[in-house]
Amino acid sequence: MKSLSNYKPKFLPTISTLTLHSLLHIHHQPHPNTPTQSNLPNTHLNEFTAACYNRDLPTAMKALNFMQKTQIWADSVTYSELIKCCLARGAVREGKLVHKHVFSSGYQPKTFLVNTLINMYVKFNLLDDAWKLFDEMPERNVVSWTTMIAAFANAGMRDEALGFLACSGLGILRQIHCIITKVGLDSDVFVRSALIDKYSKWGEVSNALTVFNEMETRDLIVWNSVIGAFAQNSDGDEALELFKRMKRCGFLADQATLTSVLRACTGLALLELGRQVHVHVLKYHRDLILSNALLDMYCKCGSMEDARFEFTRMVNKDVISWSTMIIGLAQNGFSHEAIDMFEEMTSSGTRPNYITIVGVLFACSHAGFVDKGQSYFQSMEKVYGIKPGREHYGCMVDLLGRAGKLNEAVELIHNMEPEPDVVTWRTLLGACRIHRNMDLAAYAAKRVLDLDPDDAGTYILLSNIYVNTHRWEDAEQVRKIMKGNNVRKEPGCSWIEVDKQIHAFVLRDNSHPDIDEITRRLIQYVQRLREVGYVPDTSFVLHDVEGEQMEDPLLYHSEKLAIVYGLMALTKGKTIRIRKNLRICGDCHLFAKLLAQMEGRNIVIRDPIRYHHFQGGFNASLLVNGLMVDHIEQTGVMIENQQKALTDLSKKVEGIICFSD
DNA sequence: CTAGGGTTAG
Repeated sequence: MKSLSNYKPKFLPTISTLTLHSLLHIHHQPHPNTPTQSNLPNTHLNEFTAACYNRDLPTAMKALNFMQKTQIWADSVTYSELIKCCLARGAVREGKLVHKHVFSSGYQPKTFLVNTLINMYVKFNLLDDAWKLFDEMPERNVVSWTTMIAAFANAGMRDEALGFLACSGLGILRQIHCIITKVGLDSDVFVRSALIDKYSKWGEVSNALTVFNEMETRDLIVWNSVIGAFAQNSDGDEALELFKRMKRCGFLADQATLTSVLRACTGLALLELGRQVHVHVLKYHRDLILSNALLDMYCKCGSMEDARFEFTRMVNKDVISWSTMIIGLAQNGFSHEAIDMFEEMTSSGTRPNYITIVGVLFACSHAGFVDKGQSYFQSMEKVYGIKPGREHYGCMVDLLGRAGKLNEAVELIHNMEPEPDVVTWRTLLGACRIHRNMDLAAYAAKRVLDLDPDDAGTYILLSNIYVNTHRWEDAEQVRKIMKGNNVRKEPGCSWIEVDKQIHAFVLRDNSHPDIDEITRRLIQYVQRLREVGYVPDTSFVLHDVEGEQMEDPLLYHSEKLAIVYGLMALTKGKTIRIRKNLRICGDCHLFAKLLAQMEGRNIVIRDPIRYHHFQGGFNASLLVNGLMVDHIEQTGVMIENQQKALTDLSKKVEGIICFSD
């Protein structure tokens, strides 16, 4: 038997090297020496039974000791109660004693009881023990299998940091799947939903869907598994599609369903749909996970008013509720409030975790709180016992970089304990662009491309930096390399929700039914803005390096089209909310800011990293020159995948969903 | 009455 709980990749057992033949056999012969349970009245047994059902662990263990000596056994259900009690208290030692007892003197516990023990070891993360029990049990049933599938598949996931492990973990899952089919357990709902869930945790959504589609009977949980699979793998469309199917089949959504539906809305920035789901969430208002998902939905849809309201209304808050708010505030540009929230959280006695600190540092980097950020960063390990990870370093690189302390940023990268990755170097590259540091930019870009040679954003960023510093030949060179490597840039795409429909706008795509009117108005708006001093920021013109030069490529950036469409189609006074697949460019940022003021409309644009709030009507005077340097963002950083943009596009005029249950 | 579903970052 190989070790699973201390496994190193090369020791990770594969099913075939283990006892494949024993797995394939389900034995049926009874155990030769199986004493029967005592029917005689016994004080210890009575005491034991009572203690188990009362969850009185010490008394139960004392009684168990006597039963052991007098060779008396209780019935399986009583033991399972005791094991539940051990699980709840994390009592590993006691659990092991129970295990020993039920196997002592040749007593052969029923399959039911062995399953309970296996599950106990799985939950204690003692996979060796779980595996040994499973391997040696004379008869396995569906429950034994379901338990082990979950155990194996989760085991491979514990060390995601080592990328190559991903293969072996997934490989094990595939082998288990194979064996399950051979043994004929694949018609079981439990086994299937475990498989679906495990495949989806490995990102193998299509396998999950296949397993699901092959099922003839489905219950609510298996629907939830598959909806959750897509929601968690950022395919909100498919999740909502499945949700509609589920409702057509007559199932009613429960907490888990709603959580996944909310997560789908979150991913797609569907605020209006999210609000409808909210109505159904009300009856589960005590459900913490669901409330957290609701909070996140409002944050990610850019409606901090709703998020704040829900947050103050929540009676129970955990680390995730607080972290969600901190990150939400930080991403939406409310950096001070995010930090206040963090202070409030710690003084209320909630311990921050890894992710909370990411949010705090993110807030600092956005607001330029260099000292504050550094002090949180330096104290996180001492005060909260959290070792800085890649994400924390990333925030610090951004913080120092934006503040112009590029050398310190580089030094930090060179000395950081986790290996810097693409994101780290790309962050540095972004900072180089802001401060026009050519040499460092070239260095950072090289590191990015070493790690990810297909990163179109980096080529574009690099060529833009060369253009900005008038190094035309170098810019040309980068374009050539990019072309040579056949790297294509993802087309910019923006989405806006109007009347429960999503409208998508893609650069150079004219398929929207109102595109002529939109373009006409866009030109008008640009004209009017120019009259009050708007000057398009041409440093972004060369983004579309491989296309033909249009007369004015900036004019047609997808978010501009979406904003204008929002002005046309949404009722006056309604906030225009847009989601983008790429980072917003400086020119569009300026355009949105000025237009929001001129038209007196609030505009919120969500890009893959941040949310940009533009207030309308506050300030009628336009401060064009000041704005040029304000908050310059860079397009071209590719976060979401290209396929998705195109799929979404094809669905742009399709109705979304109706709630009618 | 032992097994399967939902929340924060990247």
